[in-house]
Amino acid sequence: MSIGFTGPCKTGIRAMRGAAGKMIGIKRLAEHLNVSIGTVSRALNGKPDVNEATRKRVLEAAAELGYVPNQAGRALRKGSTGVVGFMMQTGSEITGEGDIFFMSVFDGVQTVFARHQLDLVALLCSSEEDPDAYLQRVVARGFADALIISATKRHDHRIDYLAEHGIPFIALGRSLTDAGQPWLDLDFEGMAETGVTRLVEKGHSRIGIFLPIDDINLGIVFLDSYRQMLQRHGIPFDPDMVFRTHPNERGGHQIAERIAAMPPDKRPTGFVLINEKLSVGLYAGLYEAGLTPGRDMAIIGRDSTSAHYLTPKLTSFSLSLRDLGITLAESLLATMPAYADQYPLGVVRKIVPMELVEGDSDNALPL
Amino acid sequence: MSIGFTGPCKTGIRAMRGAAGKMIGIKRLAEHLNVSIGTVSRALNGKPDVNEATRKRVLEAAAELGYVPNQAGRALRKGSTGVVGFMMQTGSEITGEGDIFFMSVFDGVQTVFARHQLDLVALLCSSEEDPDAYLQRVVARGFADALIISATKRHDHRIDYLAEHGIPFIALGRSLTDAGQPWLDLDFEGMAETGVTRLVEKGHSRIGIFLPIDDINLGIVFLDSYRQMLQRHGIPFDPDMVFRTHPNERGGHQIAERIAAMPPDKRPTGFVLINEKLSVGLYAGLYEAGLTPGRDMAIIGRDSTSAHYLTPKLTSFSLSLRDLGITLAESLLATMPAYADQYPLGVVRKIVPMELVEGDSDNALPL
DNA sequence: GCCGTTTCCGTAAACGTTTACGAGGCTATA
DNA sequence: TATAGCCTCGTAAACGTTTACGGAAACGGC
Repeated sequence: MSIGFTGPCKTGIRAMRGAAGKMIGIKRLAEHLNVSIGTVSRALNGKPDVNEATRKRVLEAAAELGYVPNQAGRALRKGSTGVVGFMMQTGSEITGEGDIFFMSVFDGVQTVFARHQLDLVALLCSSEEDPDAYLQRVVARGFADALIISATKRHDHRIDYLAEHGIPFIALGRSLTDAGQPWLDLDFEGMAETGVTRLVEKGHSRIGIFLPIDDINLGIVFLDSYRQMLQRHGIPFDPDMVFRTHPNERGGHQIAERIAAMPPDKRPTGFVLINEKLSVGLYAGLYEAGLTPGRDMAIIGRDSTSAHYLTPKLTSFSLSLRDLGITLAESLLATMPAYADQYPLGVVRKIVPMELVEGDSDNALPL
Repeated sequence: MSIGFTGPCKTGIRAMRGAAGKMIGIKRLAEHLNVSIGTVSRALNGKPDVNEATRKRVLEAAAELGYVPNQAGRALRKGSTGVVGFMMQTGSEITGEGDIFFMSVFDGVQTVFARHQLDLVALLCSSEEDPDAYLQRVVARGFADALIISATKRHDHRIDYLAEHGIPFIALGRSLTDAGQPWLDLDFEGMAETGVTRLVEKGHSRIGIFLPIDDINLGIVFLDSYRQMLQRHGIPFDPDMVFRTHPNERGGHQIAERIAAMPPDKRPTGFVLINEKLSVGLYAGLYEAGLTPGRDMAIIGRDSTSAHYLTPKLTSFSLSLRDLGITLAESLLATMPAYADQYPLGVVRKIVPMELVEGDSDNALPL
């Protein structure tokens, strides 16, 4: 581009190290200290074969001059980036998980990673790009050492790919593609058991549930458990009690509309909602249809920031998302040989329990 | 660690290129084609001095063998990463911006970046880490070529740092630290003008607003415009109408509690809420206090997924977050000389208008 | 005072890419 | 045919870091 200029094009951040001359590399740091770059590197990286006095000198100079190792150089040489990617798809209403959800999980992950100088970045896959292709691109480029994937589909090619290539990863959510890979998931079985039983004991027999319309693996195990619980309580399974939609507010609203359109004696009288956003839309839809949650319909949902402010108070399953993030991080590190000394090596496949917080939304009596 | 093993430690993704041998580099690609690596690189990067026949051969082989350029090597040599970071703080209830908010903005940014082979990652600053220090670390390490920062504080050191070091960036949100830097912000002045005028015309004179308790630069200009509008309508400014809290659901709830504790003739009779989450908590709090939004209190808020399902329907200011992301990306590229041919170079400082969507929440009449 | 050991540090190669430079072959013109 | 110019490609350096290796100095034991 620029005429008469030799060497790599310097724009953006590179300019800091180059023309602007602000940023300092290990080389300048070394000649400032009158030692070799090898010594500086060893001193900074805590290698044993360096005099404590010089190490101190190096560390002080590094701090003073604001030296920070260059990511590209380090990654190129070490073959690892020190970065873990959390893949998520942007613009996606389909995942149904909100950002407070992720932000809280992230925070938990970070607290663990901070102890190991690991950085967490969110790898944002555009809604216009194929997630599988995106993942492969990101992995091949060497963006991260390890990955956390969420919104797992029923058959998730990402899992195949990561397992096949030996990339450390953990999935937030189970998948049928699972052949011994690590995952963490919420206790949907427990939700079904506790939720359905609770409603049955209140006399309900027409208990509605939600099922995702997309291929994401949310609700498969829930459906199974739901059917088992019905069977245990001697209630026949009724396909009309299963509502397929997107797991978000709009989906909840649609469910309400569909319910309102059913003859009253065919409607579900209770609901166990697997997802945290559905209840918000369901409440609104019911009110619009002249039905009152907690009076005309018993609802058990999932806790979330916005669900927390529903009226009547939602009876919901709750868990600490921050703790979920911590467990997630620890489980991921357990798959990485480099951390075997601190996190016993092994494949973690854990179901995270949830706690039922009683509200007033499930007080409705069956017709 | 491993005894008798020379060369860099191979774990994680590096193992793919090394021991596992799955991943192919430019070297193997070159010897597979019987040409030099220089030619391969030129062919792939669309340089002119390469025979079209060989270029075709190279591209085909690259596609067939699944060659993807290594991020570290490329970044090291080019001095640019091809990555733009969107910095955000995890676990933060304080930013007040919700999930769908960012995911939608991200999606808009991506659509622009996709045209330029730019990748967007979210740089997640832990709530336990100082944002300024995090930013400097991330910049110095060379994580990204450019940055988008949000949740700008009133005096935001990040802006100083980025400007001082010549890093391309754009801020989502204004800041007083602003000395000619690019930013995008929502039209809070317009909100105040339209919102306050609307309530005044309905006869309200005690109009409440929210102000953030933290140092984030949300609401400063709003407060100014609010006071100007009061003055224009001949209404004296009443400090008791300004409610300081966190800009989230809980904050809205607290506002409701404070309102309920006020003597009825001192309460605000209308509210213009700058933030999208406040209304959710405010609604809930008002209901709990026996007050009905839209009947006992006129409310104008900001649109969001969850606010969309409030009853009565929230009269709100709305905008396309995806478009906001697109504008954000284009404005950022306009600050980068490398894209001067496509996005005319210049500092963009733009106020994004919002549209008032009428609901029923502002129908309440003043006492 | 010699030798073995330890401690510390400098040297240089390597990671995967991009790119300036130059060399060779070809075409075209004189 | 010689020369100038273009097209194509190979060579090698460079980016910033880590690390294996070897060497120098210091030290202790005989």
